Amino acid sequence: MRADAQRNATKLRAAAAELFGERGLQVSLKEIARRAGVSHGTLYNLFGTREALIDEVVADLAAASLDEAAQAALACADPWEGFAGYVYRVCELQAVDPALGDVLNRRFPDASRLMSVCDRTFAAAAAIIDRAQRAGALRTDFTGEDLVLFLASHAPLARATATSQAWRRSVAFMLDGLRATAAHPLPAEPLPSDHMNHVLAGLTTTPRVEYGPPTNPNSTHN
Amino acid sequence: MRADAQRNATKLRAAAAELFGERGLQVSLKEIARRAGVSHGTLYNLFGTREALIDEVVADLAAASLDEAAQAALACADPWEGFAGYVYRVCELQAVDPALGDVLNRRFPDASRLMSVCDRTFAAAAAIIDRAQRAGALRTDFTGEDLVLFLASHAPLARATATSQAWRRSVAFMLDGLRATAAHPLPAEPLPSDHMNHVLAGLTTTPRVEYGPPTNPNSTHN
DNA sequence: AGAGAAGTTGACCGGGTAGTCAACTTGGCG
DNA sequence: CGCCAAGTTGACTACCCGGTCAACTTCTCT
Repeated sequence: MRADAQRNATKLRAAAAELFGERGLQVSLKEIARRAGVSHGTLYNLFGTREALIDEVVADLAAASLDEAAQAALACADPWEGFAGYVYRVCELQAVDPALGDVLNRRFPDASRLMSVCDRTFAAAAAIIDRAQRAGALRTDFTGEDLVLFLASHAPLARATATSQAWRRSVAFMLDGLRATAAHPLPAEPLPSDHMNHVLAGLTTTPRVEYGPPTNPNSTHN
Repeated sequence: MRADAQRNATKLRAAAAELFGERGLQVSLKEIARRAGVSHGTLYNLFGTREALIDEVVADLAAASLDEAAQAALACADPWEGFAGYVYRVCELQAVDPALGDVLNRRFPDASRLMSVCDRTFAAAAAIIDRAQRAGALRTDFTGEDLVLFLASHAPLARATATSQAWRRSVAFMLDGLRATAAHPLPAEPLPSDHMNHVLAGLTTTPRVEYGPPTNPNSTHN
């Protein structure tokens, strides 16, 4: 890669990081190019697709935040405090950084590094849940899928109430309902994990006729 | 109004009701006109703005559903069951009818009848909450604003999991946390009610630079 | 320095949205 | 039955979006 291309890629990554952090992962690619001060053609030339750009820009940051949160949760002496703190921490990340909110809400199947971050996070969450359940603190009918759905549906609220922190109340209510001592029988089965992707996709996008990419016949990329 | 105009208005109302119910209140006006089999110019001529159309088409239906739910809640002998049933019922309405979900999420300040439905619903919810709190069943630190935020942020989940009804679990967890017996101290103050509109606006729309209508210099309407 | 490869650019395509308005059609009254 | 106001139409403006590519510039190697 030529030196000027390298420079442009850096500028684009920086602009993307800024805009993703300000407005989420759905910002227009042309706007990213505009902010970076290069033509949008260059963006397409260097990254090919939005997902490739997201993967390069967001994956590491997301991994760092989420892994650290999981780490802290498991390191916590009290399994319930670990679990509760984890939920608060993740919601806080979503409130502060729209990009991170989108990582857990939207699906980016072609962003392989990001997807592995998601998988790792899901596994960590399962471990945190399991630990709290074994300690008898967390109700045993709560599943990892329930947590993912809660976090995903809660992200927009966290973002919208970031300054007032009103989202903390909502999390607190939910957590009070998740203690083993508060448990009452549940009215429905957990979401089958193979439905998760479909549901998450439907959470953020308004489904048109079915669900498919908007009209992307072929791409040169790279 | 001439007979043919009357007929077209009826067709447009019907088409709007269909599409609002299928895909929510943000469907393109041209698409509504297309389904009604008239030119979009006619839609603008007869209704002027999207909000006017929404107000005519959705207000009554929303009022009927929401009032009936509130009615049933207050008629319930057990105040807690009334409250819990109300939450389930409203979420069910949101799951089944995207238009109704949008009524509680989005803001339509120019749809006066709809706004009055919202006001009435909020008042009814406050009464339902109050009754359950006086009975000692619902925790006293739960406010009407908390309920509105919960319902608003929960609507997309309800819609996305309408078939599996997985949203019922999420509601159940929350309700278990709302019982007076489950209450633990809250980590944040309730959202000031004058912030509600701003927060609700931010919940569904991705804020650009500030918050304002997208570029609507002037309109002839009616 | 020169030439060829690598990279950049912005006009352009096809699609979408909201909204306007001159030219046309039609309902319905006298 | 004829006329005219009322109503309808679709081309038009002005914006977005993602994506492509021929023509141009610039880097870098010999």
